Amino acid sequence: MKPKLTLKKIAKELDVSISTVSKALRDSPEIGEETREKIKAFAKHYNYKPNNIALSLKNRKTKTIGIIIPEIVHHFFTTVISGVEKVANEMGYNVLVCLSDNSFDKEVLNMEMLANGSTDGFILSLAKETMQKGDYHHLQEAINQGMPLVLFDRVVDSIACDKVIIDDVAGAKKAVQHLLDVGCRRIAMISTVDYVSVGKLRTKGYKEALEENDIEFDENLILKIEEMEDSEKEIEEFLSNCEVDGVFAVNEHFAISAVKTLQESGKKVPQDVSVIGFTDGELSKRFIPGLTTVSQHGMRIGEESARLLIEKLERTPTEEDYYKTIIVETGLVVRDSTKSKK
Amino acid sequence: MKPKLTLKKIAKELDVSISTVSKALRDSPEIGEETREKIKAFAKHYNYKPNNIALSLKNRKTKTIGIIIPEIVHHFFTTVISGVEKVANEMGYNVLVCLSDNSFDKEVLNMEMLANGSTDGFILSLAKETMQKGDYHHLQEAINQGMPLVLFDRVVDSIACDKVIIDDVAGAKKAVQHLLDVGCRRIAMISTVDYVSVGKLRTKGYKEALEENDIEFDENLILKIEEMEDSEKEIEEFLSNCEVDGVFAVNEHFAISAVKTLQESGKKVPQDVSVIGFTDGELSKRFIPGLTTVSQHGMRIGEESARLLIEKLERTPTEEDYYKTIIVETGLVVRDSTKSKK
DNA sequence: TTGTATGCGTTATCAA
DNA sequence: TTGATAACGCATACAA
Repeated sequence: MKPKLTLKKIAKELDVSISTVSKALRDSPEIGEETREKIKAFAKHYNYKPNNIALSLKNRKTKTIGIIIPEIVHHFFTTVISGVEKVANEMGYNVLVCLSDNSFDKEVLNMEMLANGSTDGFILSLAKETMQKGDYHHLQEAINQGMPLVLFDRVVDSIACDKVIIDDVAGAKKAVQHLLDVGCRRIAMISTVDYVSVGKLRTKGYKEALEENDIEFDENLILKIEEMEDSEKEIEEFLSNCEVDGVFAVNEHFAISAVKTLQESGKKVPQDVSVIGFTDGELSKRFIPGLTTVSQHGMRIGEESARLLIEKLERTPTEEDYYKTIIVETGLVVRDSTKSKK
Repeated sequence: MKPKLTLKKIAKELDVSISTVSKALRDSPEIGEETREKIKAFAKHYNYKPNNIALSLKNRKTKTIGIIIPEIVHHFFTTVISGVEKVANEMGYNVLVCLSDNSFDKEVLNMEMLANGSTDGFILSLAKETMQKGDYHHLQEAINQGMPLVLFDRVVDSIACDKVIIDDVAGAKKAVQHLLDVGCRRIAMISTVDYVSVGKLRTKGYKEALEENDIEFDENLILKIEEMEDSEKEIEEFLSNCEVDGVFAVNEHFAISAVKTLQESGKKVPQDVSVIGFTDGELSKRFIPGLTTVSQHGMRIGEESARLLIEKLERTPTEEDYYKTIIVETGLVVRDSTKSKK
């Protein structure tokens, strides 16, 4: 086992000083042509690479960004990681991934862990529990310490920072409007609990769409699910107790459970009931019938988040501080789970 | 914005030396009760946390482990990340995630990036291109530099390091045996190209199962897919050109494409053709019909990998070097896509 | 009981 | 043109 080459070792080997080696490798004109070439040749031959940690300490920059996501079952979040990773790597950054498991404590712990020098900034989607508690001191603290923060998907208004979201209200409206367009009149919604920002917003969009089409809103047609775990059973119970011709679900898992339940109870999708989901993932794509969804472009969200964060990181500190909210367009991917009933 | 607290600042504030502060915070008996308490109280009040980077430089340990995976579309890999992350966090480690996108160059680049001090060791599943080229110098280099390496899933014999795999041959055999048990006689296999270790091994298992049941092996019943991209079309063409009553696919995507194609051509699954997949992910679980699969326990693979790596990292260097290969048991999850034809 | 000096690997400043 | 020195934040052997 040969330990890593350092400036010191090169210096010793070539019988020059450390600073000479450092300068030569950075092509400083201070160093004479001959010595410079000699040093560079040596370094190249033995494949010298500067130590990132030392650089981090010196520059007070780690060139890594931390991303904390609530859960990994949702394909959406993994595509966001993918987008972040892509942009980050292009810009010479590494990506530290942490999972909060939707737990407030784990989220705080993760942030503390990374805030002590491991990362230059954060990209984060809030844990369910955090939104429920409404306790965001850890976010504010990071910002106060000069660590930029980008929130995506599950964000909160009260924190001033960059944000990347989709227009959840408009997306939901689009979904419900589509159901109305294909002839649905009694449309159920399967949502998450209200304290999750996206759940609330999508519910708003649902209501607005109904309103605009002069359809009465019925509280009983909304199911709010707390835990992914029990979702299947809850959906089954819910749907067996209400007569509907359309279902709007806030994620693919719920949508698929809905289809399953409906089929098992003898209804046909889309002939009897149309079902639309949110977040266009593998599940929607591969499912039979192919699931009509509002596409959420996780990849793009990740890319935008990373760009935003890196921009802030590389900005000269004198520039004025202001925050952007980027809204990534949603699309409507029509597949086989919704169909005109005429 | 208040910059981070350092030992230096505390020392200055309390008018003691840096080392006194350092020792006091580490509960050294060298320091007098009174000063110690004073310093600790101060540190606690202002929430002092040592700088990870400085610690890394000092200890020549980063307490982070790097994981490089080939692609993130497969739910399997994300569950592995999840498992790694879990164990790592429990042991006080961070996780750096990189994607190789199945590209040899990106894999090498990622490793070089992380090897310069960013990580203490690697957990890695080989890129397709890497296996095709058979060029593993970057792995050997990392090992030579004293960075432990754990390979999982897509591994290679010629590199001496810890490995976490499943018994692919046995898993495949199990799958095919199940198809035989439910009465299938002409069983197609949808695999990956041979240079991907798991593709080769699972093909072996397929053959062995047939042999043991005195069924003739037919080369034409095997489809080898190179790119995920074109898989759907290839599978469609393949299945429309051969009459089978069972299909064994090496991942869920292929399995689902098979079901889709079969159904579109008027065949019923499982009544006419039984289909079994590999890797028990969301797709298999949620699909209709529920997909029978060989379960691969990505979470466990991740956990074992992390444990193995950390064990090596924390071992005293004098201990003898030896490598383990952990084989994680596969299971058979029977759902609705396979059914007895009696 | 406390403080000084040194080093981890770099780079930047300044002196030779 | 080159080299010595200090600094980034921390820990520790050793000196006071």
